[in-house]
Amino acid sequence: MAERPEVTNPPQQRQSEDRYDPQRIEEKWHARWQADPALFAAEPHSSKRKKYYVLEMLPYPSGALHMGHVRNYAIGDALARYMWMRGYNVLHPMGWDAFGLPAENAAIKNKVPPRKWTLQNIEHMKQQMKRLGFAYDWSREVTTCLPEYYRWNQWFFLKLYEKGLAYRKKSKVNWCPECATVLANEQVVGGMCWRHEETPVEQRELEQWFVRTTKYADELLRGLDQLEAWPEKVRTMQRNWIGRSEGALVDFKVEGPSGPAGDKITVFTTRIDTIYGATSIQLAPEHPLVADLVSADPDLGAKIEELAREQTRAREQDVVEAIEKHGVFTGRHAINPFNQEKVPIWVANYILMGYGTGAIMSVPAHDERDFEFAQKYGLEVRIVILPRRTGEPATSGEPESPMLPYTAMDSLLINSGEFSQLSNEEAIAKMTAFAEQHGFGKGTVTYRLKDWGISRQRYWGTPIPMVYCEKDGVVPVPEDQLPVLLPENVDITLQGGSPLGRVPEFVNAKCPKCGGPARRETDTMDTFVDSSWYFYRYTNAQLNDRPLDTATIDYWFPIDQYIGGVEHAILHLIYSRFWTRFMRDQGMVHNDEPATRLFTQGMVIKDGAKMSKSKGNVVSPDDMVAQFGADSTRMYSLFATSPDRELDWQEAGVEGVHRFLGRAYRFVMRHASTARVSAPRDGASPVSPKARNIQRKLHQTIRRVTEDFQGRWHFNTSVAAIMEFVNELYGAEDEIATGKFPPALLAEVQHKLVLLLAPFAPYLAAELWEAIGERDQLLRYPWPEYDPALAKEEEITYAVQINGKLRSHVAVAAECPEDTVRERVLADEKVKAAVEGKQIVKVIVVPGKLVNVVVR
RNA sequence: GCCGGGAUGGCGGAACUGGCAGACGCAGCGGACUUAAAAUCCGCAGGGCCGAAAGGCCUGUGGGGGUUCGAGUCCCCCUCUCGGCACCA
Repeated sequence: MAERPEVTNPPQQRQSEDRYDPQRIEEKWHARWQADPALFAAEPHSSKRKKYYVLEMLPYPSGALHMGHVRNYAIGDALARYMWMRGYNVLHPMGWDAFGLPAENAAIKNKVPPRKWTLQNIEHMKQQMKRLGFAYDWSREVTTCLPEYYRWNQWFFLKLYEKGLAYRKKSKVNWCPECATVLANEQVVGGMCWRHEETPVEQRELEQWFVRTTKYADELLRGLDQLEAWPEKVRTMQRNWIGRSEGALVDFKVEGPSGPAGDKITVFTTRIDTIYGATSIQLAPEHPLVADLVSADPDLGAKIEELAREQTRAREQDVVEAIEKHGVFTGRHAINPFNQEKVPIWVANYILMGYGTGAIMSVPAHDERDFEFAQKYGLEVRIVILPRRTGEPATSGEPESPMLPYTAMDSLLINSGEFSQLSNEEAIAKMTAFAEQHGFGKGTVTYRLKDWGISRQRYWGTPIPMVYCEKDGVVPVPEDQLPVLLPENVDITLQGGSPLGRVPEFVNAKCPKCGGPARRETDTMDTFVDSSWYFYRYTNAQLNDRPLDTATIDYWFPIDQYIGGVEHAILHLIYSRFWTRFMRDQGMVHNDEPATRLFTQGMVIKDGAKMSKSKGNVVSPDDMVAQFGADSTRMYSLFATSPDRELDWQEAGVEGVHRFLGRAYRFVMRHASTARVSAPRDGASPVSPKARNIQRKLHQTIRRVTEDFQGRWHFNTSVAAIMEFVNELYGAEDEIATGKFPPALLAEVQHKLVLLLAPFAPYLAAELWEAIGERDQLLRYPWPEYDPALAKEEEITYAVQINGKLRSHVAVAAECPEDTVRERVLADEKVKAAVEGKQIVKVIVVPGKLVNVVVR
């Protein structure tokens, strides 16, 4: 660094140096940063630098940022700035998840078109983000409600359709009467709508578009094992959601006359080894065979309808507890193919049509639910497995009567024909093979994960690019006719049916095949489609002939660090992982997963409750910025606790950070002229013990902050470390004032302090950087290195314990060998007094820390 | 019920692989500066007991046991709390 001529401050500026005035500083730099959009822009993918892609989940433009956003972005921004200073080519983009129902609700309430409402909100929130000083590359901004973006949703949809991964199906779907639209399974929470916690979801039969997420079920599951840098919690949640279970399908022949639904019942079981204990078949009330079986008896039909209603009610209960089990005997029987035994066929309210085949074999002795049911209705309980006693030959020993139901897998089969005496694992394998050989069953894998229903009967979303022709049926809109534009000036109500259906100009279309009259699809896509691939678009947001460029993506992907709320652990993150795999199989990308590292930050709460308008405990970021400045607001959100934990917002805490930034500001400003004239020399030899302390503390602080970035991300301790350092600097003011303190060291301290502050308090750092005479871009300036030798203590104070109780302290030179430490400790007056007349059993020396003298 | 977090001063939280519990900040108390206040700067501070003080002793990380020279940290049992899942055969 070259020496710089001293610049004398004009008097009016001098006055402002005493007081830390965030408004003045932040407005000044805000204006400068706005004038230079290239400042936070990523270099093109031809860059020779190593890339780093840090991404925060894009917000829904609801109107204004809340503290949860601020926290999320403060974490990402600190990381982005740190990585810039580490020399990486950083991609740090931002965008808007701009389609969705709130815009329609606002339209109804305030008579503002959704588009206008959304774009206004975006404008406002973007200004908030800029005012908070987040360093985004706005040239890559993505807004999902604009045709430039959503046309590619349509394009992807056509590709999915082409590959058979998008299909249309009439099915029972989740319907929220409040939203007046269909919901995906992932959007139903405990039987309630995810947006209306009070509103039970109804089941409706509708023609819907589905995306075949189940095609990748197994890969999505296995992929989780590789995602070691994802929170275990998220991985577990996804595993449970995908819900893979291995088992077998077994056909039971129905005795007597058969109807249109066939003459057999296929059950799914994970415990084929217990099939000799099956004493009934249980069907879901909605099972297709039920109608056939009970057609003769209207009484039965009514009872079964009641069972179906009980299931629906159970789903609607908000205290989610299993309902009481009920069932009805159909009067019919089926044949167990293993032992040719006749078993009664029942219909029960605890059997779900949506899982497996909607039919089970009931084995009361070895299944909790079947046991409970059998007890109630007096069905036979037959034991076919027994606990295997350790060390005992499999064949001997009298059968110990197990506690029923006995479900463990550590047992042996009995009463199971040729399979008796096998272990569970062996039996499952052999019996599955047996069923396959004889053509009445096979091994199979079942998932809880269902295909993704993406049709929404709403206006404000991506139109599904399909038309229905009387002659040609379902016809996709050709690629070159995209986008299918979302019409404006649409009458939006929440009274049933897609609003687009009421726009004749939209609905009436020409069939792309025959040119004849056709009707357009009037449903729109679930907005989770938009967010399933937006992060790819950032790499090349301006492309207008393709959704993305593979070579660019190869450079930037996978995302190095993705940061967002845990509430997206299932929906968004499973869909994104699915989408990535689809794209990979089309050769569009070469990565399997979208993001290598995921971080889920904790919620922001206030007074022990989640911030919400209804509770009236919302703290507005704007108010905080106006009172304390953006730097203090951001830094507090990092300082209050570690980023993964819940954050209890305390305004006094923001004030405390504000005070600290003032201290840092005043220290640097007070000695800015020294920094400007003295070339800082790294590792300049200090002349006083105090100066040496400062130097050591400087290097220790750099180490602590750097390690927090590299490791645990406990930025609360990083900030604490910088605070300690500044406190230490105030302790050296006397020497600085008297000129005892080496100016070169002071200059070094000031430079590095500013660099350490840069990721957390970017405005203040920029101001101070300029004040100490630097003109280089702070963000491109290398992050300070620490010197372990300079960070090292010369003298160590050992804690001395007698029998584990702290009794004294003994200071020795750091290099002091263990034996000498021991001698010095035993020579200590307090130690001598404490061991007086006792026998020293042993002396434990923990190098650098503590000595424990054990006496008797 | 199952899975996963968490419980540390008046408050938010530190203590990373077992090694001085309470870093840092807030609130509090005392002092300096000031005509005064604010701001700022300096200092004290887990609780209890003894002492004029220096200091000393006891006690303390949700509860109960254990391992260890030594436990907030490891093991067993329990309580409370926050999330997620929940008749998935």
